Amino acid sequence: MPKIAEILSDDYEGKEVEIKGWIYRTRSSGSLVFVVVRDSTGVVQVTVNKDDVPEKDFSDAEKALIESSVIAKGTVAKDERAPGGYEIRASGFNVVGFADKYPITKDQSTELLLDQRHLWIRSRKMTNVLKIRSTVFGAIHDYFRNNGYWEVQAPILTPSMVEGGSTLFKVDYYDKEIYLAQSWQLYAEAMVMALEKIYCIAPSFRAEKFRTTRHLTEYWHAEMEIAWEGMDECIKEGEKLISHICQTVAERNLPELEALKRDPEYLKSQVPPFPRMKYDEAIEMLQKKGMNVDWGKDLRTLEERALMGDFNKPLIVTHYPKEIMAFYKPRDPENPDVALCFDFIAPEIGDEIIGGSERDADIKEIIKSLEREGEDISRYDWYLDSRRFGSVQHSGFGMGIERVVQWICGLEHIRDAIPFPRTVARYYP
RNA sequence: UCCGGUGUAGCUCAGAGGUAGAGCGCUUGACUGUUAAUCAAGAUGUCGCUGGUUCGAUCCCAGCCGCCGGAGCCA
Repeated sequence: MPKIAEILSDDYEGKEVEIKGWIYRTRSSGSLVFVVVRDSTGVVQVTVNKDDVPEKDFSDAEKALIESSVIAKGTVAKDERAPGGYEIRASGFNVVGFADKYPITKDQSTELLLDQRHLWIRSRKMTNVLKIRSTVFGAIHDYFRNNGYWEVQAPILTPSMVEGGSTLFKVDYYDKEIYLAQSWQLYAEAMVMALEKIYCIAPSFRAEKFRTTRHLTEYWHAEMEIAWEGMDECIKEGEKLISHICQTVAERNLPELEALKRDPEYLKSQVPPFPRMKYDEAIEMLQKKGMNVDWGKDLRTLEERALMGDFNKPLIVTHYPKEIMAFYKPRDPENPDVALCFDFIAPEIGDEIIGGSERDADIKEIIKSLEREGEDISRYDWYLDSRRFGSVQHSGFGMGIERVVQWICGLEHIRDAIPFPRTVARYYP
């Protein structure tokens, strides 16, 4: 049996069809009931005429509220009065499951939609986004698998940190305190010595207390690590990955992009090289714009957005000050004040979608940095072995998948890029 | 954590020191072309919580809590 999207064409005009779906809108007008039915592909109007269906079918059609599940049989007719231009004139209308009064109505608040998230994911907006999200995940796998990477997983329950202790979720592990992973990176640095080119898609957890339109406490992280390569090669991989994702979505999600009012040409234009600047240049540029920024501090959201200016591709900022960077980012041999690291800042949302670096090969530097951050070195001993047993140059990056989906879909808030968002204030449903 | 806003019917909101309102939704009825229709009738409340002022507080005051937006941090 055809899905609803297929029915909306001349091919089916005059044909008998059966559709399965859920009531999207319903109106009754005497002995005629108009039921708009949705399935995962679209919506179509079904007209139920009292004279054309069994009596029970008609009274059920009159009674059934929004989101009742139904199976309708009938003939497809072209009719300008129907939304979408086609409708099904019912010969049978079977209500599979009567719905309670639907809590989501015309008047909606953000909070209501979040409380009713399990129902709101049925909405057109959410299903469009979720379809694009699915393409994005698939495109990430395609890219890495087609380019010689092995997919390999790291534990979620971990004894050590990557990005700082205050942002760790603590877990009671048989009366011992361990943490939810913030990144697979430390394990990746061990595994890359075995498999050389690796990647992973996994959830990462950050217990940051920040409420913004671009933070989740649980988000999906696509990470890669390559041996024998430095920062430049890593950046190129990031550009190619982003480009591949955009091309794939532009190819496969035209109806969804249209519904979200996103131009596929914009996605197609996302091809390497992306604009690049060093942190030094960024600071200079910001100062010229009259912003009060000093060398040595991380760029804030405000500044990242100011930098984006008129760029319509991600902006790559490199060589941030070493002092403010995580312990595994190495000093630039040509300028010891800065690290061999980079961020991709997305246009429009003006926010980091990729962060990466070369990894420090100097075990003494790593230990020094960890000590400065007040870490217990013994918890990192296994990690330091990657430097003790045949260390080689290696690099990697992490991409926040929801931020990419947010950018591609043009979403105001990152929480709509994931079906059940977890933020500081929300863990239900 | 800081700054700003907000909390009243199922939902979106208005309201005033004297025991509560609209629209939508829901129920009932009418309607054979509706477009989250229209018309008529009906049901629906811990006015966020605690305390204070007052003859009387949902309204004024204090504290607390929830939520929303922004900032810091980061992907």
